Amino acid sequence: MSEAPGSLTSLRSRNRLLVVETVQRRGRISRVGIARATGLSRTTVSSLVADLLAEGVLTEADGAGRRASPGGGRPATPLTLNPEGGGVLGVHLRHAGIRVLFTDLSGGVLGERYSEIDVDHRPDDALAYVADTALDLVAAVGHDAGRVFGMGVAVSAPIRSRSHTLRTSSVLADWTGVDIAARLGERVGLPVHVGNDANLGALAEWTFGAGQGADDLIYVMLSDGVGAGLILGGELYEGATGSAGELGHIPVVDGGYVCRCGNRGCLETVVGLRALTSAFAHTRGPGTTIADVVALLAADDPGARRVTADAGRMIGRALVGICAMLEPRRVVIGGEVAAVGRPLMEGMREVLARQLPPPIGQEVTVIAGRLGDRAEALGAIALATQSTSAHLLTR
Amino acid sequence: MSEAPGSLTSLRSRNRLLVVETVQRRGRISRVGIARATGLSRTTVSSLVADLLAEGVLTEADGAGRRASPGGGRPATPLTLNPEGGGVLGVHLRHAGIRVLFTDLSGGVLGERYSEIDVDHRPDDALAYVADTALDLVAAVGHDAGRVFGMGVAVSAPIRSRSHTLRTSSVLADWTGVDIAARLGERVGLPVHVGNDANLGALAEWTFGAGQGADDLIYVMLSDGVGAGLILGGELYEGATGSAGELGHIPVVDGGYVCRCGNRGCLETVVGLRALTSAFAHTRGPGTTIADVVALLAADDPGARRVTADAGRMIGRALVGICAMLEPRRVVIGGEVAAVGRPLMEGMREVLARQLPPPIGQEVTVIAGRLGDRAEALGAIALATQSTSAHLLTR
DNA sequence: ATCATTAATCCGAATCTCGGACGAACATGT
DNA sequence: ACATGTTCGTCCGAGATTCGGATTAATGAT
Repeated sequence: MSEAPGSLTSLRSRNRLLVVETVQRRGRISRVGIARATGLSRTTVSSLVADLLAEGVLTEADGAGRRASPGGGRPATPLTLNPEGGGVLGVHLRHAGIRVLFTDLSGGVLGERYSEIDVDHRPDDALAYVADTALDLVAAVGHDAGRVFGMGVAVSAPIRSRSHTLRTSSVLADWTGVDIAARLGERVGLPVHVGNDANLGALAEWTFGAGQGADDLIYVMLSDGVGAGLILGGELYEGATGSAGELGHIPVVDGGYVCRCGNRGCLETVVGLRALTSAFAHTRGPGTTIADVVALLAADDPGARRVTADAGRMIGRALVGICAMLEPRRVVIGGEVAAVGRPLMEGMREVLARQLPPPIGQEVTVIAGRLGDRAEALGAIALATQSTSAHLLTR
Repeated sequence: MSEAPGSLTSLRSRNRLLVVETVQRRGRISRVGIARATGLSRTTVSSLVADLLAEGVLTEADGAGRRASPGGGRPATPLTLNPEGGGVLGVHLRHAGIRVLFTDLSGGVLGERYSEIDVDHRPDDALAYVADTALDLVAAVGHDAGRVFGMGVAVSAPIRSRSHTLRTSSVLADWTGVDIAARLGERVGLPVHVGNDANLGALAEWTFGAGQGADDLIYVMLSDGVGAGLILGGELYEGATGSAGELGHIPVVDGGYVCRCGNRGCLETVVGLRALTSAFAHTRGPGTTIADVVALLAADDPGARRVTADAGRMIGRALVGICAMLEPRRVVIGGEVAAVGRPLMEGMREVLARQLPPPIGQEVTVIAGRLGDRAEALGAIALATQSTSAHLLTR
């Protein structure tokens, strides 16, 4: 399966992957365009593209909006990823429920399922559900089961990308030590790749969403907890053991509330889902949900505005140091809480603009994610696509 | 000079570099050993080694302590980097002075010069001094000028590694826009590579010093200002424009002193060289130097101990967020102020242990750098060696 | 002295990329 | 309508590189 690291064939593999990624990113690009973008020769690109066409990974799109060059010349043949070329499965396992997504190679959604299954306990049940649903979904959309390239799984827990085994985690306690990739791989008969959900959210927004083109970005996932994913230098950065991105446990309030991590005043204690909604306990009752807050914001309620802006400022405080050190191009906000968007981001921008050293402060853009609830599952798909491109596609 | 990215020759280059790095790391390793370590075939390794021997980069060491296999067999020929194979020049440009270092390929120091020239103004003079001193130094140690592979330069300013041109900087104001690499390259007739000094300090400690083996580390440079360099995922991370690592301008004191960056309460305002020594203005007079503080510490002076421990705590505060996000293996302390070592690091450890979320808190080690004053210049040498391995050595 | 064992080299085969030549497809100007 | 210029894509041969197996070298054990 794996190739000799320095071999001739490995070179071709890398070049193949280069071509596929280029098409993925640019969409509708000609052979010559690929050659220019990659630095490979036309000949080589042609040869690689020929293979990829034969295997059904790419297609020649019809020459609808072709021409551009003023002086004429033979029109380019636009290439795209073949929508029917193959599908990829993406799964997001959260404590609140399970999302299973089925897309083509370019991230176009072919089918989706969501279920509010209790994931926390009973890993076996959850995995069984995922496997069944995935296979069912593929069949339901009438896709050839033989042309599914792989599956990616996003999990709300630190994960070692080597072993695919979950680390001890307070989020999904009963999952400690479970080898998700192996167990699922067995059931669905596909290569399975597992990653942390915040990291994969970052990967998704970078590949398909609001982070396109920004080679250094921070994805902030606001949900029950607060997580973050990092794209650094055009690569997903997971840290040595997969625990990178613990944004939620940065202390921001001296002597604040006790957090589930054992420390005090963590960001999570002041901007988590619960912290946000509980601010309305006095006025709107204890049952306030995030949807209620969104509604209040839409009605321009000053209290709601204040609370979310304050949350934004807190996030900003936690991010200042990181932005100073990493100098990211963009900060992308995702997760359910992202729905309270505008005032939250304004609070963040305010703090970042004021507290970052001048050159950096002007370079960081704070924007909302574009993929919504699906971000993490789409990231799992991006992961599977990448890994699969490197393996299966390769021969 | 530069090679096509996906070409056959580029593959060989990569393999060459692989071999050189393997020898650099393992020292005294046979061809077969390299093959096993790299995954390349014996044949390929032999061929690459033959080239490298011919070029004088490697040497066959004498077979002193050879044999190991019990059943006999032809003894392996140990290979090492050729100490006389070539030299590399490293320069550190700080406002306080200029250091020029000359080493062999494995970082062994062959010669050194230091001068307290005023670098801030008159870039021309400084560059002339560097060029003259460098050439002089090579001659003084009797090294063949033809076998100097390159020069690296560490500068106390943000720098775009592409353009080699300095960005606007409050540190070396008159240097804005100066193309150091081109100007020096012209004078010394060598390929010159330029980088930020904190970044290169990180590279140095990672390659030669206290950070060996830690693929994710943060190097903290304590000097007039406070800078940091990052090694992430086994690579130097410089950020998009070279401004990454602005540790000194992370706000740590609400409403603190005004910093030269324009904000208030930056880390630099409380742990910079001046901030540290000025704490002794009342007791020891305004002329207190860092050396005095070191002496006080050696004498176990409680005030000095307190001041440096407090500084350590402040640094810890600035680092908590970053460690939570990046999960580094090690934090290495360098720069002149590192001499006040122990209490400072204890202050840092205290804060980090207490404020980091549990799994990460236990994984981060805080240690002193091992390269002292030379770290940044040695990093420049590592940079030049790397870049040179990829270019010059390559053909 | 001979055998077994490991190291390094030699040789032919296979793979891969590249540059130049060539044909294809289109726009423009006469 | 036709020639011309331009860009796109393919074909072909040359050159570079890696690999596996056979061969030679060097040593310990029997």
